[in-house]
Amino acid sequence: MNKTLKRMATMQRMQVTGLELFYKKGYYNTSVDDILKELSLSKGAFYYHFDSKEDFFIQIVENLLVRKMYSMLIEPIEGHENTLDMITNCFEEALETAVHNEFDFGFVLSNFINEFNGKNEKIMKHLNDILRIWEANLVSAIQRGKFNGHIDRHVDSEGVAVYLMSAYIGVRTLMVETAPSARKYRFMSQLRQYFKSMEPKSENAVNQSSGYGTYN
Amino acid sequence: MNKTLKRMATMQRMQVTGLELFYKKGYYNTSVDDILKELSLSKGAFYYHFDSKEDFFIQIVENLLVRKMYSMLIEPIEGHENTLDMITNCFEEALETAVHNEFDFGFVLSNFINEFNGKNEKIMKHLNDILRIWEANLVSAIQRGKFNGHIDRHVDSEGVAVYLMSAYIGVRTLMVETAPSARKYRFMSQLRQYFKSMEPKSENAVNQSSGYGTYN
DNA sequence: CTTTAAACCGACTAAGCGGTCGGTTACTTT
DNA sequence: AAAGTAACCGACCGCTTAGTCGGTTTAAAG
Repeated sequence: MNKTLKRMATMQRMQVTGLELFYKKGYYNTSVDDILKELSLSKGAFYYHFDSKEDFFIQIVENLLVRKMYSMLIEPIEGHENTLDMITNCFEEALETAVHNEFDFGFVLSNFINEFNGKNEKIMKHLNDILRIWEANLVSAIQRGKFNGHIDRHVDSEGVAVYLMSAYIGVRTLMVETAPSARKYRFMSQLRQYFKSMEPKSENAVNQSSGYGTYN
Repeated sequence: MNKTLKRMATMQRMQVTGLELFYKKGYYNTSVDDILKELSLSKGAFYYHFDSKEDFFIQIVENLLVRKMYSMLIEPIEGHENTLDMITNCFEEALETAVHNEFDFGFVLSNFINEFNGKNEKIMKHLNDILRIWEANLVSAIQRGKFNGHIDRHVDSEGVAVYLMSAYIGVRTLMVETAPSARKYRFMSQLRQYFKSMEPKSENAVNQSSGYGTYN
């Protein structure tokens, strides 16, 4: 086997198992040895491939988390049909995974954000980058919806994006432990209702002001 | 000074500082010594008053977290006026605190839920209890609103409660680090729009704010 | 087959952890 | 003043951690 291929394979194995354990037990609560035991590898192998535990985690974020985010929450809404429907289906599926996957303890990203916030600025930067990508993508999806007439022109794209992200992150936290399926169902029907209020109004409808000016 | 008073005072000091540090740095990432150093107290004092670190934390949850939850998210909406307005104001104020308090890293409860989930079932039970109290309180507030005519009768109280909790928990996570004030603002205007879609549809509806536009 | 370096091993270190315990201080009671 | 005890001290123990390093295996290259 090619040397560089072997290197890649080992690093990949370590990262996949690392993410799984960090996700399940938390970063600070997972030791390097825990990961190595799972893989029957040694400390030497680990520190041959990675500079430190922190460096290891950052590479996991860059290699695995970013891709996971894209495949679950970004690519599914990149089509050109009805944006709100696509977002609805995207959330529906992502939450369905959460219900059935016992390894799924809340939203990966928000878990880590909570864990590293105020503790590790360097890692936080990488995590916030992913959030910003998600946000930017939601915003442009909503603007696309406004452009092609599926969403009312007066809707505040940035506001909706923040609200959607909040709701999704929150329900993922709520779905751990207590009645995940019921909560998913309730969440989704409220989301649909929220989206309904964003459908285009009649031509001469008064601007219903997405908030500006009524603040406090 | 009375002995029992002194005991109470010391335990209180320990719990307040403990919560602050656990909140800021996480439970597993905060050592008992960290807390004691802050208070200039010794291991002996700690283990004289508490059985273990875990017992200590549970007492913090029961004594401090429950009260914090009540004073910030439950009592403010227990009045008998327009329920939606009360919830709006309650969230507004809770988020305003989050914006200005540098010690405020996300929603206390959701932080801890994320940290203990899958790791400490005993503590998780206590945390989930608080969530259930909050949920029950929101549900009855919404039902009250339906009863006194401020909320449409067809609204799903449980659904709205889950959605509100999700959104609040999520935005608190989002507000850490990146543009908390802007995100709070956007969140609140979307929340108002969401609430607007829940106002009574029938013609004998309660007056809904001033101005133009009586559609919807 | 020999050379060479990448890949991996695992004992070791220093630091930090939760928790223990015999001793000391400070206050109450008699 | 003496005795008793609640409150507190801090050295210590056993254990785990991230990270180091000299040595060994593996496999491609000459």
